[in-house]
Formats: sequence, C-alpha cells, structure tokens
Amino acid sequence: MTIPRSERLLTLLQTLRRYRQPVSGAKLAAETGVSLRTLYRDIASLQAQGAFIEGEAGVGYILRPGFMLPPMMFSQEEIEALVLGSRWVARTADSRLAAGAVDALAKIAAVLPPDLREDLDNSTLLVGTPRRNEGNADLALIRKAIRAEHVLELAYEDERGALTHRRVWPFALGFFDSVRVMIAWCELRQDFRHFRTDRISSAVSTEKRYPRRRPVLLKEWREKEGIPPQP
Amino acid sequence: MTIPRSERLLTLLQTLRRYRQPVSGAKLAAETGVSLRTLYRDIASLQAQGAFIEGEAGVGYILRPGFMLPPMMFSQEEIEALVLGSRWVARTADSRLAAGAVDALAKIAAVLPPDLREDLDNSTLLVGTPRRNEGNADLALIRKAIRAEHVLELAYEDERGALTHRRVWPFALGFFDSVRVMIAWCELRQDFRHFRTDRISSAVSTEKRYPRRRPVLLKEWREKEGIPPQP
DNA sequence: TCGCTGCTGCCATTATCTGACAGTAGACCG
DNA sequence: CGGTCTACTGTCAGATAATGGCAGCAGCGA
Repeated sequence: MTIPRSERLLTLLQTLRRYRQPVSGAKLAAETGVSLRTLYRDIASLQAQGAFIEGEAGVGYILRPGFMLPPMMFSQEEIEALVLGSRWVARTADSRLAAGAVDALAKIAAVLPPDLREDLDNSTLLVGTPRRNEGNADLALIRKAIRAEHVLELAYEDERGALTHRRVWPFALGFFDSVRVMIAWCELRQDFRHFRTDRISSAVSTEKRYPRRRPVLLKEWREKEGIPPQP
Repeated sequence: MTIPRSERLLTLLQTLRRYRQPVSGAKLAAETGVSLRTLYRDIASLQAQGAFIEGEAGVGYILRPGFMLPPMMFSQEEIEALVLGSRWVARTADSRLAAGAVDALAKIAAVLPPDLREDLDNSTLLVGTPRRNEGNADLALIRKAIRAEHVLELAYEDERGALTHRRVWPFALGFFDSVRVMIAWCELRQDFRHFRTDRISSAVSTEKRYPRRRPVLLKEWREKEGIPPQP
C-alpha cells in the first residue's frame, strides 16, 4: 500500500504540523510508510516549494509556523473526534467550559460545507453520563488563577474530614472519571498536592502571582509523578 | 518541461488562491502546463485530501476562502474546551479517532494567532487515563458501517459467555467510562441491543444497506431508553 | 435549443519515483 | 575524547504512477 508521492507530501506536511517538537526522519518515514531515503527526498521537495522545515543533525525536523498552509478542511474522522470530545467536555466539565465546548463546535460548524456539517449534526458517537458531581468549587475561578499564575487561598477538607486552610500555587486541572482534581504546589506542605474539587469548600484568589512559572511546575510535577506529556 | 505532479499540486493551490472569481479548468490547465484531463485529476486529488475547492459546471473552479477567517476566533475557554476534549478522545477512543483528534487540533492551531496558539500549547487541563481496553473489535470498521448504514455480521459473546452470531444494523457508538458500546438493531432479537465492543470477537461488513434510516433508528432508540439528544 | 464546462472511463506510452547501499558531516552525551 | 544519533548526497535498475487523447454524460446559463 504505497501512497503516491503527490498525496504523501501534503500528508507529511500535516504530520509535521502535528508534532510540535523535533521528529527524527526515521519516525516520519515509518509514519508515512516510505524508506528513509525517500523521506529525505520528500522533505527536500517541500522545502523547495517554500515550506519552512528545519532539519538539524542529531535532532530531527521541525516545521516553523508561518508557512501558508493549504486551506484544508477537516476529515470525517477529525470532525467526529471534535464532536465526541466536545460532547464529553459538555458533560464532564463545569458549565463555563461546557459552554465553551458547545460554542467552539458552533463556530466550526458555521464554516463547514453542507455535507460535512451533516456529519457534525448526525454524529452518532455518544458519551456516557459522568455523574456531574458539581461540588461547590468554582472551576472557572481556578482556571483563571492557573492562567494568571495567581496564588489561591483554599479551605480544603482532607481525606480524614479535617478542614485546613492553605495557600497554593495551582498549575493544572485533572479530569478523571468521576472526580476533578486541582494540581498545585502547597505552601503549607512545601510539596505538590492534589485537591479534589468537590472537597474544596472555598477558594479565593489573592490576585498575586506566585514566584515560579507554571510550565516549570508542571514539568517538575510530571517528572515526580512519572506522567508523560499529553498530546 | 513537465513538472512532476507532486510539485504541481501545491502550485495549483497557490494559483487557485490567487483568483477570487471562478476560473475555468482549461485556464488552470494552461497555467500549470498540463492537459485538461490531467487537471481534472489534480483537482480531484486535492479535494480528496481536504482542500476546499468547489467546481460548478458552466462556471469554473473556486477555492473557498480560508476556512477560519480572522473574525471567527476562539475564546480562551473555547480553546481549552477543544484541547481538553481532544485529549480525552486521544486517550479513550480507538487509534484512528485518536489520530483524528490530534490532527484536528493541529489544523486549528495552524490558523490561530500566536498568542492563542500559546494557550493551546500551555493548556493545563489534563485527563485521567481511561484504561484503553482495546478489545479486538475494529472500531474504525464499525464507524464506517454506521456512516454507510451497512449491515454488520457479528460474532458476539453475551453476558453468560455464550458465543452468538447475529446480523445487526449499527447506528451509534457509546463511550462510557471503561467500556465502549455499539448500539444497533438486532435482526436476531428483533429489538435494539447494546454490544460491548470488547466482547465482539469479529465484525464483518456486508456492504449492504439496511432497510431503515439511521436517524430514525437513533430517535426510536432514544425514546425507548429515555435518553435525551446530546448537544 | 445551444455552447460552455465539469467529470469519468479506458489504455498504451513514458518517465517519475522508489529502495538499497555506501559514504560524509554535524550535534549531543558521557 | 569517542560513541551514537541523525541529516544529507550520489548512484542505479526496476516498479509503478502519471500522462494525454478520445469518447461520452451531465449540469449550468442564455
């Protein structure tokens, strides 16, 4: 099943776009189903046509943004993925994020040609009903604090039911099957801590930035917990 | 001096973008230096890969303007919703749909202004790890059958472990916390049935359409089960 | 009605494309 | 410093994708 070159080049462009970090030629070759030699030829072709692909020995290839991409539509599979994902968000996340999911879908639908919009409307991928355990925590406030790197003052009921007050540096929100967890650096414990949002009885933003940067915290937490980056 | 197809296709896209009004195929053929017959093939290739080209008899070809124009941007909330949803799909669904989620996100990212793309990269909404119970069912095949309204021949192991063979009319796929369920009309039982995909030991498409329409089946099933439409 | 145009099937010829092997050079790590 | 990973180039014969011409059908506009 060898894909002809003409169709492969556009695929390769999209593949490169998918990776944000350098990819080795060998990997790209495997993914597009050609030999390494041919991949080098493909890359050269794309570069000759103006694609801004950088290749570095020992590192890999990366596509610099800014290359005017062909106006590509979504494939059926991609639309179904977006619909399914948005439906899950609409059911699982808090109401603001849920509204965001619906709005985003509506905007995408607005620019879709009729036949693809049909796919969107008729999508028959359904999500189960995660039991929407709201809790009284204001997720929108937490997300805002995360984006702004603001310190939060928390009233939190721990596993043993004891109410504690803490200042924390929130940097991520985790969505699990039935619980939502805020991940933060806890000033009290001087360590990373997970806070189930349904146990947060109050959260107040101090509007003060915490001293460390969010991506760094996220990275350290990942390494400590052994959690790989998400796509 | 014939330019190889692989290099010509991207050129053709650029050429189409230059024109704002419909262009005849003959003109495009002359401009790219190929025969009319070949030009038709080129257009078909581009469309097959998702390029948004419209052709009308008696008029010509026109490339629909960039599918996500500046006025229609996403808000932070919408982007986070899309990212979170896609991450969930990437973890939960089968590999093809997962790839679709990542690809769609990459396409969206490509048309986002730099500051919003930042949001996309730095999104700190994480999803838990649904245990990817693959099963041996080919979800891609099932989705295809659903879209085409094709009858499936199933080898299915029911709750008591008994292996049965059935012909079913699939019309929806449900994603629950830990199981995936195909929803279909079962010819054997003459009723709606749910089939856990991890219990489907084989599924073969007959390539024959079933006699009823998918939306109707979905509606009847919803009414029977009392399940409201999804957003 | 007519002309213009998009679109498809068929087929023999052509030359583009491909993989393999061999070799050079730069980047990173210990 | 050496080892490893990786980008890149040259060459060649065989595989196969691409091409153009012709013939025909269908939709659009006048």
